[in-house]
Amino acid sequence: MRIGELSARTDIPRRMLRYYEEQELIASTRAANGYREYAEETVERVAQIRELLDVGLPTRIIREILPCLGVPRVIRFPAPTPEMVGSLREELDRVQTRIDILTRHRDAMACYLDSVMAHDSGHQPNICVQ
Amino acid sequence: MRIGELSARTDIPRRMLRYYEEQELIASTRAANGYREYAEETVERVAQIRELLDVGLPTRIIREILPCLGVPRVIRFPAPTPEMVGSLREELDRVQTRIDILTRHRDAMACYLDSVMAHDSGHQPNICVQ
DNA sequence: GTGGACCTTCACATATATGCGAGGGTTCCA
DNA sequence: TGGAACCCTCGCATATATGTGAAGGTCCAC
Repeated sequence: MRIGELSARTDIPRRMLRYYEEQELIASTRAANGYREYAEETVERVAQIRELLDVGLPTRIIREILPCLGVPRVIRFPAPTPEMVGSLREELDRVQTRIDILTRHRDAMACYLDSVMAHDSGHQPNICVQ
Repeated sequence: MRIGELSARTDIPRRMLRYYEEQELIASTRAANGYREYAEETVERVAQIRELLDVGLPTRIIREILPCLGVPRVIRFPAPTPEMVGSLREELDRVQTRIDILTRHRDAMACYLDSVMAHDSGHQPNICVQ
């Protein structure tokens, strides 16, 4: 499919699709007239990229972890080198750290809300220790 | 304490501390000579801000959720209005969504690594479906 | 009283993810 | 054959979180 269709199906501006390609997050072939041609899977891949960007990961990291988040959603074996495995493991660690920190702060927010509710209903406020 | 000490203790450049203040993430009083004066708790507060920034939250959101992540790490009741509670609940939802997405991708990465390991040791590769 | 270490504000520079539009080629249909 | 709807590249503009430095005030120790 061409860029217009991909844009319509993913709801991502053409400008951004070209940017993702420049960042090597997606690939395209070129038709004789120079138009980009995308494979069907690209739709799902773009959705994954959006999720990861929305969650705060920079393209640099997305580029690194995308190859193992295969599309369709079944993993492949592109003969990973030990370096790839190592750096993937590091990214996994960083993602885990992100999750831990977000979880900690989420718990604090939830506890705060609980306390506010308890307070409203006349109970003693909880003391939340993170 | 003054900005130099705060910078040394938090390992955040002075430039950034002034920026956080401009973004209303931290506060300071001014000495007679115009120098910023920080309270002791600011050290911990800056650490929280760093965590949240590192995790990908923008200052806009941090400003919103910081008040309920009290320093010291025990919550306070600054008489929250219903609007504050509502928008905090929304932020909590967004943080939860972030956690969910990151968790899903973490699992995919971990599964991929598992499969690579199994492959190395001569087993059949796992099929990971997200 | 002078130098160095600290502080102030201000302004400009960078990277990243975006938006916007110009200038121009291609395809297709009426 | 002409216009609409595509596509291309290129460049400039924005916001956010940063880095860097200039021009200048303050304070203290020698």
